[in-house]
Amino acid sequence: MTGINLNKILKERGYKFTNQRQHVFDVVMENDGMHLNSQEIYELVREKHPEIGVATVYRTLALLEEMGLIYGVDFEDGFRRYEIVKNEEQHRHHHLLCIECGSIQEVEEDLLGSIEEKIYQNNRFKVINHRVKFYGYCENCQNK
Amino acid sequence: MTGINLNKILKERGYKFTNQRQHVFDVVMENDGMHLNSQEIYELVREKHPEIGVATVYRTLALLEEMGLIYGVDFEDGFRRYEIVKNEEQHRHHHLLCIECGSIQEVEEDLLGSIEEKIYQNNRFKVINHRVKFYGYCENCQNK
DNA sequence: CTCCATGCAAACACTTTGCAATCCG
DNA sequence: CGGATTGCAAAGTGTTTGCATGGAG
Repeated sequence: MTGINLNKILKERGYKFTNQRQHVFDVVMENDGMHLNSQEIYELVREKHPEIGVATVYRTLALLEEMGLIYGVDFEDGFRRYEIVKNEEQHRHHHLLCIECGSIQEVEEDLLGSIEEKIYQNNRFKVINHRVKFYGYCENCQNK
Repeated sequence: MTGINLNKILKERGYKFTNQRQHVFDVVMENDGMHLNSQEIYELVREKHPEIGVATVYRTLALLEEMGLIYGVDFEDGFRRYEIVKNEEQHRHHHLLCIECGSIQEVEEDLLGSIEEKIYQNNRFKVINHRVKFYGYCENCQNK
């Protein structure tokens, strides 16, 4: 069910297919929902493919992001974290960050449609995408 | 109308008042809405007070943020940017970022109240604060 | 007079870049 | 084969830290 043919996608865009690119993509795919940062991705790729260099990982992540296969999120913790872009997603989904335990949940989006309309009316600003993070207490941490 | 007595606030929290801290705070105050990053703040302080060191500026910004007088926003451009916290604000306000010209507008908040309720019902997550960024085209850039 | 705060430079952490070697097509 | 891609190490970037000096209370 991985379904995504990276080879094909790369070729279509005029890029070459390499094993390194596949390895990086695999790690991000396999860790869906983990919000790995670049270093973590580098280390995971390295476990299986110790010859890969940091630079390649960074370059590949940038390439995959540019191609729209993954995207970077910034949780303001000093790391750039990456997620797979799901085909169904129009907009990006949102995140719930627990300020007690640091856990990150994802929450489906399309809650903001009416707000974007309001923004267009008030500010004449045409929203294309948004990034929303909610900070608070997850279920577990509320019961302490 | 600057009104804020930094000296008093620092003392209350057990910190010492210094001119450097005042200078840094002044620059952030005077450039309300500019979303200055730390480097820019450092340079602006330096114009009037060339003896100040980078470290002091960073330490002061962190201190001011911890005291709730300013807060940092991350526009994913690699810089931490700071804003004055207005007393009236419960939550932080939102930003509209133009992906064409890079302009940043602010938009008042309290649009998300109903969403936070929905999140509590769906995810049992108690939202305390949120950060919202809308990406799109500002009025000017739509007319091109 | 006692620490806290400062300035400086060195250290850091993450990321990017230059370049020769390598691999894809 | 020829140009894109890689790996390495060096260079960048923004930020933080260690430490002696200086200043607030």
